[in-house]
Amino acid sequence: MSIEAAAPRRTTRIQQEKREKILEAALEIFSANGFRGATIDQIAEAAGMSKPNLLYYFRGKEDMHTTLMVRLLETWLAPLRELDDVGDPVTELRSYIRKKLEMSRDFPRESRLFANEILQGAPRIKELLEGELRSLVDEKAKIIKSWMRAGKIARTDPWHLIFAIWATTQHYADFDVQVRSVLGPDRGGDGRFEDAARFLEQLFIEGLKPGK
Amino acid sequence: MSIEAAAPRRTTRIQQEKREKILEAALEIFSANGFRGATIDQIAEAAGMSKPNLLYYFRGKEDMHTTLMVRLLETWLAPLRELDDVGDPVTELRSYIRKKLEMSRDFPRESRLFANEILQGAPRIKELLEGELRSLVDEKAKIIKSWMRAGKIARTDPWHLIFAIWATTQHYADFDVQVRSVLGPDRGGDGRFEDAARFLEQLFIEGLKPGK
DNA sequence: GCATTTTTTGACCAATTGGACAAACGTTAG
DNA sequence: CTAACGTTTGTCCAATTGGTCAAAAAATGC
Repeated sequence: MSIEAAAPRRTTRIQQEKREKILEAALEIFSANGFRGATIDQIAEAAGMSKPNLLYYFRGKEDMHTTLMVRLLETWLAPLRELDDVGDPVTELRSYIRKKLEMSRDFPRESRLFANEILQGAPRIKELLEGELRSLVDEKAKIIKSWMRAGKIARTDPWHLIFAIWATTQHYADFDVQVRSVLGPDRGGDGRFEDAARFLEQLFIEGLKPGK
Repeated sequence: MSIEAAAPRRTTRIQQEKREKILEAALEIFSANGFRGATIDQIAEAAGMSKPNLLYYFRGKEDMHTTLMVRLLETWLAPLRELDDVGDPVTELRSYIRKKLEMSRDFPRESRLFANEILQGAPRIKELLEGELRSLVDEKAKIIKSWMRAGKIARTDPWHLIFAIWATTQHYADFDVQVRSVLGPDRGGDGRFEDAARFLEQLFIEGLKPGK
């Protein structure tokens, strides 16, 4: 018996693995049903364990969701962070659009989880949006503005440009059912992302060409 | 006692009014919380009546939601229906974009209700999407294609063009919290829709101009 | 004014669901 | 082997919630 206060040591082995497995299951269920629509039982079953067992690793539903949200936001904004003013502006933007579209294709669950949260008014991440996200976007808007001043791309509103890129790319994850319903079985297959990439490139780049 | 079977006659007076009031309340609650997140009690309170009373006018939660959904889809697609090939293509598209953006500004609840449904996989309106919506979009895509053939606008994918217009305009309703958080108190005020309109016009029109 | 029909509500119910708990089970260090 | 600690689960509980029902209250037709 030591005099030190009980230090909660992470058992890194099992604890880390189980937490990971739970988060994976939670992502699946939350993204498909929203926060209120998801039940702990569903998540526990998807993670292959009993509900009390799950609650041994996470304090509760909220805890899982928050953990997921915070982690997600980081990877979600990674492409924007990479937007750099070293390369050619048009190439940079094209690359950003492509990356975002690939994320919609490869991580649709993450996109939907995020969309769900925002739709409900972002009760759990409002501070993050007003703090971290806002300053990041401001920073990148500054870069984009410098490109405009240099005549590399057409003058327009950098913030709304970023919104437009977000909206058009995430649309293919968040509104996937609608996209596929409208395109039909033929055009709505795996090729839809390539079609989208081609279209978006044309839309943004042509629309951003400097001069007339 | 007549021989005729009981004919349910609509009391048009109260019944019509109450149903309308309930639907208005349901729109408010459903759009803010999603289907599963909304409770009948909440809706009843928002409609200023007791739960059993509400259930006197609607068979249940599902009933309200479906009624709302069907009615909404009609008004939601009205602008697209108006897309006509009589006027100037660029003017037509510009007008469509403007109208859609105005709907996001004036009817954000309707937009969010719709987004919520699609996000969850559109369990209640999938057939409508694959039927009515698809054929409407196909029809309009044909018009857009003819504009391209005539050299009036740049050649590109009409379906993805429509998606892009939907995505960018609805973004201002569905992701409103994020938009305002990022823009901040100054730029995120009422003026944001005018800024968005200016930006979107430039993005789409410049990008659609024929030739180089 | 009275009978009939429509509208409203308080009380109630069953199912779902987030979470608590203690007991059982497994693992590991000495 | 055994004590100590980490892990797992069956069982239980209280709150929420969709929906019912019979009876009261209001409106309506004559």
